Amino acid sequence: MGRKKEPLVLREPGRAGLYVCGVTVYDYCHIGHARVMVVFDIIVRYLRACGLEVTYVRNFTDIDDKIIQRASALNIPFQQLTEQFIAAFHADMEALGVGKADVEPRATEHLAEMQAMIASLLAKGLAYPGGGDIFYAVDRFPAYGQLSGKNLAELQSGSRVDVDTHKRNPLDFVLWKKAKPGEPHWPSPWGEGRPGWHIECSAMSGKYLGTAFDIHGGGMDLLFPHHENEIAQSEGSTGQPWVRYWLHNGFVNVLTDSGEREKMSKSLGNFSTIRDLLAHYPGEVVRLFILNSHYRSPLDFSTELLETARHGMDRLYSALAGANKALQATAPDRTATGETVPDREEWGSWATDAAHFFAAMDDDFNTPQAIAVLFDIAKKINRAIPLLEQGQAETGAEIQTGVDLLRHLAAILGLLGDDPDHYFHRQGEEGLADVEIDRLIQQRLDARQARDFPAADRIRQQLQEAGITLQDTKEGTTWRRA
RNA sequence: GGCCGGGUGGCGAAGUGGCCUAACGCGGAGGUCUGCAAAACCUUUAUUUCGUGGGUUCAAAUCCCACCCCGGCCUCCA
Repeated sequence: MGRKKEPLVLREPGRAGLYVCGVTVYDYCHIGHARVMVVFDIIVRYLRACGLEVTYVRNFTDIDDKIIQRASALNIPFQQLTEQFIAAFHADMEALGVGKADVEPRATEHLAEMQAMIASLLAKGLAYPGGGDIFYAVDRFPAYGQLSGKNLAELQSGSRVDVDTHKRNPLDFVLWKKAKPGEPHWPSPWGEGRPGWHIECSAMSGKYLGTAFDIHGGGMDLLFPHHENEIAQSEGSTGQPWVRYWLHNGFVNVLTDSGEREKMSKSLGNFSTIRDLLAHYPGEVVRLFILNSHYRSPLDFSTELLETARHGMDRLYSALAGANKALQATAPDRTATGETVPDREEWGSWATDAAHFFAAMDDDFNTPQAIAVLFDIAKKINRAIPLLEQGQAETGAEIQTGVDLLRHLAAILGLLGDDPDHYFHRQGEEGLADVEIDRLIQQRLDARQARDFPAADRIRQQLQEAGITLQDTKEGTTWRRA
């Protein structure tokens, strides 16, 4: 609320309640949505990794103007539209490694809670009817504007709000909308209609998390008016403080053809959908790209930067692959699968790395710094591998611990969840089949054994053009997809 | 116009009073390894420098003031 970093003090020690404004389900999600979801996904993961019991609530807005508009354009019931895009959302999130929330409430399933809140606001004189709608009277709520650092006078002077003749104040917002002919509608004490947008988050967060819950998150653009309005509704109706900490993530910008920078948004039509991206990049690469910037900073999106993230991801997996190979060759009894979480007591020489990681995450979820630690560990593993191969058997245990720790820490960020071989051999929608690659590699091997290097290099070149990079090692030739 | 963010190397991005002669990644250069590569490792890539100009301080990328640029919010938007 103070718009600055503060130590996290929970309502109840050991338990955290978190609500994040989800998406309006009328279209596919874009990178901007991916950012919020990934950011709060790691916040939840980290709080849990710190031993907190977290209740994570993330809603679906499944009724609003755009949904109605889209459904009527497609001439389908709005429920069919929203079901379709809720399913798409879940598929996208799974591909990004974003876990499900504990509760994923839908607006249309909480009409009763919303109506109860509206009734309470009416009873307290904080809301009024006008033209069949119910409005919130912002000037009856003294704290209005506190979250966004605005005051009513300033807001009004610069207001772009179209004057609604039924509103007493142009900043008043609708709680209940009277149904227009042909629109979906529900019964209410104020006539057939549907809820305004802001009321759903107040009603649903209150229902599942109670008052004065710990953390409320969402995109920067929701700070005003959405979150300001939520506060007005919730605190106005309950008379209780509502949220302890607000977290807002920064925006994703895109560079236009003319080099201008602007925010990615549905209304500007300049977005890339998550599924378009995932056709070309593993979900973890998209995560790395997002988490390599602090969650509050603006983030510029471009395919070049995504490519950079992919190279970084390759580096991390490369260390895992190298460690696995070295351990298998020299100490087959060791398994560096990352399935075992090393005990803190066994971190040994890795303890300072782990400490750096947790210190970074403790400081307002500084994922760029935490990721730097991941790369530090990868480098140390890579350095240790030749020592093991030269016969220093004791480094085997150290490498194994390093790998286990690397995967353990990366998992908190939702990274390195894949098997390295699988990661490098992942199949795109086009490209050569694995058997074909193996056949060409064998051909090249024959040529090399005949010392026909020009022929061998031609085959390697052919594979390279197909996006396959070869690596010759003492144990044989391995390959990676670019 | 009001209110918020932000401007750090070729690029991305941490760092918000001394550990910064600025983390980490990508990219570049040279080297080791290799038939040649790839990956990895080593060295190197901001040393009159952290948008510009002033100021405070023993000490500033970090605090203060002014200015210049960029983005966002003030209407639906993550």
